[in-house]
Amino acid sequence: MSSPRASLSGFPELLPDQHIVEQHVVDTLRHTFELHGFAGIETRAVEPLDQLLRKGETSNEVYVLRRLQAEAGEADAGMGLHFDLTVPFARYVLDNAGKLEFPFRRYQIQKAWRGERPQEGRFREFTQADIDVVDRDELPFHFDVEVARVMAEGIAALGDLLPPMRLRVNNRKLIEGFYRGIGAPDPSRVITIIDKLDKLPAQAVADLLIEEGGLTDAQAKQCLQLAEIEAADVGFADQVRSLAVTDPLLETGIDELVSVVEGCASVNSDRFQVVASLSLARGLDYYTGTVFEIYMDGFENLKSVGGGGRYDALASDGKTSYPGVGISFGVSRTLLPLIGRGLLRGSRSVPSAVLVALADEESRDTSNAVAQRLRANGVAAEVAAAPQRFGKQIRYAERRGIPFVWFPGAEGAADQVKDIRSGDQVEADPGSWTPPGDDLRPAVLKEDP
RNA sequence: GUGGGCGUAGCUCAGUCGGUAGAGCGCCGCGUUGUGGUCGCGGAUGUCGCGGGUUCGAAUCCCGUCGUUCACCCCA
Repeated sequence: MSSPRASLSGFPELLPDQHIVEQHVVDTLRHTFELHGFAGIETRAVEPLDQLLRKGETSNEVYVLRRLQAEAGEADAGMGLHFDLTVPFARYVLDNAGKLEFPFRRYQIQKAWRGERPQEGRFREFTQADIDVVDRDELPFHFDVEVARVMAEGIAALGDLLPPMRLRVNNRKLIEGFYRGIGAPDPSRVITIIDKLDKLPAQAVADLLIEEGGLTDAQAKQCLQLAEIEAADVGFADQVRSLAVTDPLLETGIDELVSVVEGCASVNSDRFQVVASLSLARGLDYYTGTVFEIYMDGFENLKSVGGGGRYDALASDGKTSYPGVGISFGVSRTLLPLIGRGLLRGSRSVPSAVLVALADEESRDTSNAVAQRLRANGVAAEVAAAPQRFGKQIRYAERRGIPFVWFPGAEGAADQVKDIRSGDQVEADPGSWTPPGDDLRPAVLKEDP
């Protein structure tokens, strides 16, 4: 099967047997989110530009809405397509604060748009799956653990369809407290510089820390030592403390990060691992505590395929603030590279499990009746388009991946159903026959690289 | 948004020095008209991404554009 196609750069479109993969993943995530009591919502595609651009989000390329019949020189509508689901959600919470029950747990699986240059795994239109919890005034910390666990379960529920994933976790309080503790003049500046560690060599980052971060050689070295710490268990805490920096915020951050790592311990497996990663910073400035990023083994070139964190001040009406914590999974970013490389595809291009053969046009009613009886039992069935030779009707099914062909019995003979993969053909009654469970619906097939 | 590579049949690709387009797979037909796949025989693959330019002549050279991909940037 071919790569995802796009007649417009960055706006991918899938073929039916590719779309099945995305549908399956979305359905699985939704099921897990709902098992955990998250309520589904959908927000409008459009937000006022001042909402989208606040918080210094100027770096995001926003698509702006404009009427086709606008007068020349007329200003745009002041609205743009949302570029993520977190900012619209914060707005939604403020708009509906009087009607929502807090803490409010929601999932949201929707398209988002960014006007950036496309690349593999990076699109102008893409689907994200977000879960967030918000509360009024205060949000208990255990929700930081919960959102990580729920997303981990959702991904784990996909079995081995996706490559192994790593959830890297850090804490803004920890690193800010550390930088403050060593006497850094501008801790937040240090965060943005440290964030470059994955593309610049350590020495270059150290130079930046000294030149732009205003640190001494010794301070820069301490920052790099902190950033090197990575552990799949709470052992990272001792490593941080061995650096002998003291600061109350640092201690809070260590405690919080320990809680997340401990709380997620039971979701660890060979396919999903939670790792404390002290170099993780994330570019967005609204995160105030826990920060997450999801990485997919073997696809490090994609950078993170998901991310999120705790934001204590994203939504506020002036009197009340609505702190939240959430995590987002990049459905398009993850799946389209896998689909495009042929690693994932649907087992068939149509939902039909059965093609009911058509002997001649006069017996179309008979074949239709068979299909209706199958459908009544939940078996997806279609009737052959034309009364071609049965060999061609079988081929019609084979092309689409339909596993069974049904032959209505002629002149009182019993009906027969043929498994076209094995060639086995047996008598069957359309009122009671069902295919093996695996064949009832299209499945997602995984091919090893 | 900046810079580089690539774009030929449904797919993977070849195409020499500029001389008017090929292979494999797949597809269609027939052998076999109510049972596909194997095999045999036959057939069609096409705006050489698109537009313009140079030339007697362009898939080939030049420019632009669109798509794609990589690196920046940024992030899902």
